[in-house]
Amino acid sequence: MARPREFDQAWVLDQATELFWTQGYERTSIQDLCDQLGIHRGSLYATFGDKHELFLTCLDRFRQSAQSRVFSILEEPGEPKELLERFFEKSIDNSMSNDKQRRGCFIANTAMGLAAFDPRVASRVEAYCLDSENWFYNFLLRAQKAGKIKSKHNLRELARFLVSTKQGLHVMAKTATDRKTLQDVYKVALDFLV
Amino acid sequence: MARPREFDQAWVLDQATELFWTQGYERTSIQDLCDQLGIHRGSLYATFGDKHELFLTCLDRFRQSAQSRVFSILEEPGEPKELLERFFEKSIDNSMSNDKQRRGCFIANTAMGLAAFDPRVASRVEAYCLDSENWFYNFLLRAQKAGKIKSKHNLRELARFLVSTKQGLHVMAKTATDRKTLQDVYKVALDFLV
DNA sequence: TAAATTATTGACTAATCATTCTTTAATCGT
DNA sequence: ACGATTAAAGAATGATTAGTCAATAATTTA
Repeated sequence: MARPREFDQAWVLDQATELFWTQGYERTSIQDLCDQLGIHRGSLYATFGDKHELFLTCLDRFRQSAQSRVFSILEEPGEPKELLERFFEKSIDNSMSNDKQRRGCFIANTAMGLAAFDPRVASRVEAYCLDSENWFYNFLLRAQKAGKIKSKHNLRELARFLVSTKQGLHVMAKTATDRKTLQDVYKVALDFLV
Repeated sequence: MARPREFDQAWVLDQATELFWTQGYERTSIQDLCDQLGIHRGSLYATFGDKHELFLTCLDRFRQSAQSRVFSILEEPGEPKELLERFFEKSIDNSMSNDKQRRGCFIANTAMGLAAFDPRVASRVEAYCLDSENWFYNFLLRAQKAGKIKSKHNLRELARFLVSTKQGLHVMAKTATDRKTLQDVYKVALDFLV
């Protein structure tokens, strides 16, 4: 044993995620990270490897924690339709959060950016999307057992449709000026579905 | 009059758009552009201003030409449902075009990237999205007159829903490995709608 | 207390970036 | 053919980038 680390690793990773989320990978410099994280370049490299490795670590952490924070709404008790409404409202909140500028969705941003050029990032994003699909699938399974599904499509197709609806909202959240435009989208989707 | 320009300005802009589309704004260096365009840095700056101005010019050109090339499908004769299917298939083709790597949609990529940090880009993307909404709206109007709309939502809401579906597909096209995943999405959406 | 171990720090490197500027070349009207 | 005009080309600039490294500081164990 020797000198202990002076910063909280978890907190630092959260801050880094925050930066990568709002600014994107390429726009975030090592200097930006050091400023926001309050640690020295050397410490950053010693602890997390290079910028790319740090980003992957952030992605993995995000997948474990932040994702379930939104999707767990679908496991609460209540009418399926109402749960989905609350889910999308929360998703829009996340995307448009007002103190920071519209940051969208960390995963969707990454999918449209780095993932196209980096297979290691791409496979993580793909896994993340499959997670989403499965969250929706299990939700639909419960809803179907309760007899609340209008559509006659199989649940796998419906789950993918919901994934796409969520991603579509994240794109629109980047430029749409009013929230109602986004609400229109999910309301149409839900009326069809449940 | 004096020495004439040695390159075709329209062709050069197409090439630049191609690069910005596949690589994104930040990943495309002036050197990349010079190589692909076959012109010198000096000529590029003299003709198009700086990198940012060149990008705006590409965006504007794209809005005029490429957009209508896809959306004009919706104006052809035929059953609304079949037209929308062809529209989305073409849209997926564009997004997954195989010779280049998956480049997605130029506008959606830009919306998720530069637009968040650049108001001039953002307003262009927003205008482009409104164009899309209106293409869909006019299409839905014709379909409704032909009595082909199942949904009781108003057409503006349905148009926004279709915009979101298209954007969602572009996000998924970046990581989804098989085309069927994407087809599932639009088939569900269309069965609901028309 | 001393040695070993590890974190922190500041200075440094080499590459790449967008952009400018001066020189050279080509083509037009006269 | 000549002068005016404008394009093309090469070289260079200054800023910023990711990443390295040797020196220093702090802590634990023995």
